[in-house]
Amino acid sequence: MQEKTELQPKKADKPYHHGDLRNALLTAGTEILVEEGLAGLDLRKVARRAGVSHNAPYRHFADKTALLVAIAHAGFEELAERIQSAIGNAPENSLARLEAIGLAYIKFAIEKPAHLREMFSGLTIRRIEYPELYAISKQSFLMVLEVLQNGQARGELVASNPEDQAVTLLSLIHGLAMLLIEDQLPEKGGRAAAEQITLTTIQTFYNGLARK
Amino acid sequence: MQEKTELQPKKADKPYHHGDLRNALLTAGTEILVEEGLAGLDLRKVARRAGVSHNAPYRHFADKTALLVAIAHAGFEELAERIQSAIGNAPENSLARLEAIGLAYIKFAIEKPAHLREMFSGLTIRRIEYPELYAISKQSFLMVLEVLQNGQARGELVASNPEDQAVTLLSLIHGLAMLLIEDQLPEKGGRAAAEQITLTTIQTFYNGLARK
DNA sequence: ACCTGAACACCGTTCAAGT
DNA sequence: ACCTGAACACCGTTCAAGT
Repeated sequence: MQEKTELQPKKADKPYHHGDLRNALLTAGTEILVEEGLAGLDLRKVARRAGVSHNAPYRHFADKTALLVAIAHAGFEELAERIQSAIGNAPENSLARLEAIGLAYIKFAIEKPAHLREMFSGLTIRRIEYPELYAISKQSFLMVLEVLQNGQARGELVASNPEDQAVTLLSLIHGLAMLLIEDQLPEKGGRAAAEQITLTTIQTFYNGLARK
Repeated sequence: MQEKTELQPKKADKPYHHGDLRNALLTAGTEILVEEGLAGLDLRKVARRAGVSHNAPYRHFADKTALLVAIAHAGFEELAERIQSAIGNAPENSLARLEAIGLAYIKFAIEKPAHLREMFSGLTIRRIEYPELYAISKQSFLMVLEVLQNGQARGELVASNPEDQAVTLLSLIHGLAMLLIEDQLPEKGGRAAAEQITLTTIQTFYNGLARK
């Protein structure tokens, strides 16, 4: 169908085969990652799912690592959006906002564990060699930092170095996410249990360990 | 040399070729992992380094995953020993012990990042399918838990669910270790900086976030 | 410009043999 | 029992072509 004969070299019209092969490869790769995990993600399979020869991806990605970087980048974007949205929808107090960040992070981890692992897997990607990826991967930290700075300014949080607090909180959330998806915590049960332990964990940090 | 003709079917004597091929493979595999990372660890290379044909490993490991499991197991053993030793050498108070645990964990991470990643990589190992690996991987949690229970009993720590505290602290330490080896934190500098941020992070948790 | 088939070097795994 | 060489199906990557 669609027998238009316009001159639109932009998109659609199927210029050759695909028109937007790069995006098709990205989508196919992400699907395979989510469905089968990183071990099942090979370039030839991605090409097959996108309906092109095993060699076509090299027109859009220098090598397999470049595709993995693009997939990781999209993952960090989605994670950042989720966190931003969670902060926006949370009540106007620091604990509620930090809890919202934690829940958003853990939900992403549970829904797409293979994607989260891939995003952080130095196994296959040297983040430092990909400046854009490096930059976007820092977004979570910056958003946590801002919430903490606001909380201190409003007098809700103890006044100490907010960067140290942000490192602590992000380590906490990221570590919890990784341990959960690796079945490394005593907690059983699915999403509800994971969300409960997330809230408990953040509150435990909030209250501290030292006896009052 | 060594022209003994004793009857010692135990070890040495070089029964066929190696005598202790399983251990030789484990050592070779761990070396490659530490030197080249998980991506560079293939079975044929392990066999080559151990001086046997590419097929010999299958006498001792069912498949590549079985070798990875054995390497991960040894890693968890070493980590548990380091933590146990750190606790034993620390002063008799809770904060000092928790700091010692954190430092031991982060030192392991920095010295052998590829090994730590491999130990926790659900990428290649389904921990639940290997009960012994699953059991040893929980050691860190149990040691943290014990320190916290003792701390509460001595009245040094706030009395709340020690399991929740242990989950929080282990998430914190593990997350910090992972973020550090993935160059995901603002901190630059090597080991000294990493140790400093570890202490700061644990103290930040110890003190809590809530304004007193 | 974008895509293809053939080819190369490699890997995990299996199998029929050798001692 | 323990080890080997040959073989199979696969992968990442490259290259000479095709439109």
